[in-house]
Amino acid sequence: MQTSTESTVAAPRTSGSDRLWATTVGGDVAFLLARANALSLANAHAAAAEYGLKVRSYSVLAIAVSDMRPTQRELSEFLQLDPSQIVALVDELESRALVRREPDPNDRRANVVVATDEGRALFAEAHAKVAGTERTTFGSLSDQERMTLTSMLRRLADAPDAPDALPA
Amino acid sequence: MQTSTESTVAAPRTSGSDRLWATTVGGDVAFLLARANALSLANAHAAAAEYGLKVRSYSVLAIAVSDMRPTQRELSEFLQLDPSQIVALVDELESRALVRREPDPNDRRANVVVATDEGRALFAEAHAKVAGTERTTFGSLSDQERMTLTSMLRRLADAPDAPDALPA
DNA sequence: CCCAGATCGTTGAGAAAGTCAATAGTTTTC
DNA sequence: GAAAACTATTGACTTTCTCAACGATCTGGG
Repeated sequence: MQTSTESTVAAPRTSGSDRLWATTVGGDVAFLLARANALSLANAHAAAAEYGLKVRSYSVLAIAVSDMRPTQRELSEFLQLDPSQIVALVDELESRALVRREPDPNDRRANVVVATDEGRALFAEAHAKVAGTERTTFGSLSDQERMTLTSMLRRLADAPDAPDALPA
Repeated sequence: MQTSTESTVAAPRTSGSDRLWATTVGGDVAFLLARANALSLANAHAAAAEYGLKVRSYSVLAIAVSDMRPTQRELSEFLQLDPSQIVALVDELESRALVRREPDPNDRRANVVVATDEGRALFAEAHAKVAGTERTTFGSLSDQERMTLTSMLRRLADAPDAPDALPA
């Protein structure tokens, strides 16, 4: 979202479109959620980019580093991405020698993704930076609030899928 | 996200990849935020789709209906979309006679987007449905909590952009 | 007044991301 | 042991993103 080259500038002060906050969508929780996410994503992305990573690859690397030896299908499910995207992601990380594909001992169809030492080293650095931007993104919240937010978001994640047929 | 034809089923119970929640990203606020947003988006999208709208077009329509006569540039800025995407969005809505482009009296370069009567009628229906899914998405939160969430998210939205050079 | 520079909407091209079907190899189930 | 289900991969295709260019218009300075 806009690569702040140097002078972000001029004076877009109160952006000029702020009056639109008074609209229906402006008060919408879902809309706010999307905005906050976009912001958070942009910040994290900028940080990860310094290490040649996108948020996606960063996430995959993070999981690999955790030594849980996930299969690609597990990654696909957990990250909610199409299996083919996982292939591309792992391909890229593997080509940079940050992770390795190892055969799953329990299932010869499956690969298990593990981090290399380089991967761990890079992740350590990247993680510090990314965690830093988290403090930037959520800086306007107190620690207490951030915990509240986290717990609420986690509950949303666990919530049931749209039941699709609810009594009108 | 998966068109629940009929038997969504079998037993994906505890998805099988839930163990990955124990990873670094699993506890990440930003990650939870992304997930919650994806969920919210999927639900809203499903609802809007019943009226031939996507979340994007729904948003534009919502703003048009509000009678604030936004220019396309204002839409672009507020929705954080490239101007060319606004063109496409408005083109589509206009082709369905839901909105009209009117010349901005103050600036002959600019168009102002206004809703037609059909647009208003359709939005009224769509809005009801979409607001309904919001109750689904955020159903696991009490009204009190939802308000807290809203206020926190709004504060995040107002937060400053990444300052880009923070002491390492 | 007039010109330079910025701004608005539009178009078009190219990259990135998302979606989906098909396939080889492997496991599961009966 | 054969059929059905599953994993990773590939390829095609659509949608979305990002950016540069352009005509028309507005703004500010000389």
